[in-house]
Amino acid sequence: MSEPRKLEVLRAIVEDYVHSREPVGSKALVERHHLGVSSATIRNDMAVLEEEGLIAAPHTSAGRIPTDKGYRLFVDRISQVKPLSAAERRAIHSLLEGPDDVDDILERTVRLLSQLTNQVAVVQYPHSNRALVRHVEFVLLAPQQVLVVLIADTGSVGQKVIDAGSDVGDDALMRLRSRFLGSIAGTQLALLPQVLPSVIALCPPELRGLAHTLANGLQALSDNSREERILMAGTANLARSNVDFPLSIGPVLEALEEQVVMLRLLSDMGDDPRGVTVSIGRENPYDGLAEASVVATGYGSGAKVGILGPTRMDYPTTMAAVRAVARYLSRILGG
Amino acid sequence: MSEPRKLEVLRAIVEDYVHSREPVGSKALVERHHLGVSSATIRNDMAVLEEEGLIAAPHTSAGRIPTDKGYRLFVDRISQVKPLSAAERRAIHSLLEGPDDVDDILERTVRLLSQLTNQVAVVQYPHSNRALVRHVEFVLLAPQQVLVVLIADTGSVGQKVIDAGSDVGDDALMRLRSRFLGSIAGTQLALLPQVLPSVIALCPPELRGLAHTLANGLQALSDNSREERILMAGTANLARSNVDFPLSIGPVLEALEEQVVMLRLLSDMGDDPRGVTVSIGRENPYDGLAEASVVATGYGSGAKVGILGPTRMDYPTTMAAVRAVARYLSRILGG
DNA sequence: GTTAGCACTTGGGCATGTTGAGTGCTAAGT
DNA sequence: ACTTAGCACTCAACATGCCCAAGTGCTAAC
Repeated sequence: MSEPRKLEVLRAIVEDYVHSREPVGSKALVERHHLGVSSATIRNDMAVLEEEGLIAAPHTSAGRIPTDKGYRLFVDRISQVKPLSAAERRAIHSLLEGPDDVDDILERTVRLLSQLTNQVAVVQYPHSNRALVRHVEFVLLAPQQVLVVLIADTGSVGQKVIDAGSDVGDDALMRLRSRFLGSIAGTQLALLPQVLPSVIALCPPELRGLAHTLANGLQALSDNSREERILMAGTANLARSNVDFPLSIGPVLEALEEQVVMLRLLSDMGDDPRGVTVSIGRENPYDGLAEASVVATGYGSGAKVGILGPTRMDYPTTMAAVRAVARYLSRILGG
Repeated sequence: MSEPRKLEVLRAIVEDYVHSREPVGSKALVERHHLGVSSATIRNDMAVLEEEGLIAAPHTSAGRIPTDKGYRLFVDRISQVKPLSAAERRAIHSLLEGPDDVDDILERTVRLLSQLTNQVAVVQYPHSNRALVRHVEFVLLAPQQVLVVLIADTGSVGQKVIDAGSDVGDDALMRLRSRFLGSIAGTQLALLPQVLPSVIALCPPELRGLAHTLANGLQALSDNSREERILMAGTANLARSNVDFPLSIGPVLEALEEQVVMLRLLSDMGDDPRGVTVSIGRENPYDGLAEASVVATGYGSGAKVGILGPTRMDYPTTMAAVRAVARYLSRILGG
């Protein structure tokens, strides 16, 4: 039995199964794909593939379906990226239009990606390490509560309420505000940890406690506020793609609601925008996603975009869409 | 046949059906509830109820289930609010702790409500009409793009990117910023439409165009940015509560994703925090929610909280939870 | 107005039979 | 050493028929 044909058979099985959602048998295979051999030969090949754990039969006398391992081999070695259709290219292009908000762009992106792939799309807020501090604002909400706002020149705004521990004077806050502003305006967000201590040190002793608290807030904002958030769209696709198919969507919805889970999932994946990363079925660290796959990649400076869907998905097309969208995102938001 | 007993029968049917998820028959009814009559009498009553369209039989020889109209009568006239359990009270109370962000509070609220009711919880961002302008910031992102930030003393931060139409100078922006800040700091957000024009009028002619654009942005932020957003949690409950039950969750997920739909839905409902409003099945204006009910009420100054679930839900308990949560929200965020 | 009794309806469960897709194996062909 | 035709075998899915339990509506008596 020839190695290339074996792979060809696996490919055919994956493609047919993805398309029909039904176990695929030897006879149907030879009919739909013109491999130059008979069904009996295919059966032999299939037996080997099954032995290697690449495909499995739901019951004795049914066709085969790919295993996680089978899909893995498929995406790693067999599949080749399908080019996007003209309409799809156009849809992505229109993202470029309208010089809007980061939020706006991300929202439209995630929506588009979910429509393109018919899956649940997820996007992480972009890392803005290179962003510069544009403005800092402290707002007294209650005697012991301060709202800290950090505005970057990229247009991202972070906010956080801080508990000061003791009563705060409005004038003290004003003074600290101009001090902080004077020292860190124009600084890279990423450099805040190095700069902030010296700002505190320069404060008059009676303000130092408060300054410290505020600085902590700013720092938390700088590395925290945004890139720890995700946006998603297309959860309804879960229900649609699994009509008459028992991927229990409950656990998946749970996972999607847990931002922490999704963030870990995404950050565990590669971020090379040229090649997308795929995590298949039980490869996922989260149990609820045992029957789901994640296709994701990085954009900009390391944040992730991707989709989540059933393991039985059209990987080539999906990967192409994710990659294309990531590229455009990188371009719009500037690497 | 006595009117009170008829209602009693309807109540029993609703309660049993909600509990068992199965059509309930006359015999089971007399056993579980000690109505002092025989099953035959109940049958007669049921026939009348069916004639009135309050209950229906899925097929000839099955028990009855409540219709939308039946549920309606139930919530309007029969049901009495169940008190919350001690544990539930405690859970809600703990919301009071931690003097946190509005975002934080809402997020925790919606999560809590979804756990309390085992449904999808939805909360609208609070109306902040009484809030005062605390700070205004204009940030130049690109030659023609300005980020407008509006900070209220309540801790809410609004932001929006504006297309200026022509190149904007950094210094012009600075001058406008202090002008705006000087004129509207401390003003109620709700009064901005009246105040802003005079600010523009006072600007030097060469800045008036830009000032106008910026004012538009501010105004959009003031009535737009927040209260048009909703937060939700517990979508996974949809899947759980409908295991072995055919409420097609696809359309429901779609509705939930369309913020516009949800906002209309919520704003169509009453906002008296003392009594919650219920919209049952086909009463909902959106087709996808024909098998769903919404239980909601207002909090604070008119924003809504509520839940969405299958028409077959435990209305008394759910209504109690929604009402309690709304009250606490009102208290925390201040009328 | 209530109730017992009864004939009637009907979905669900179960046992049984049938079908067809699909397999694995063997033996023959290249 | 592969490939292939042929064949016996397996098994889910479907169909059929049967019975049962739950439930109804009606009638006649209380």
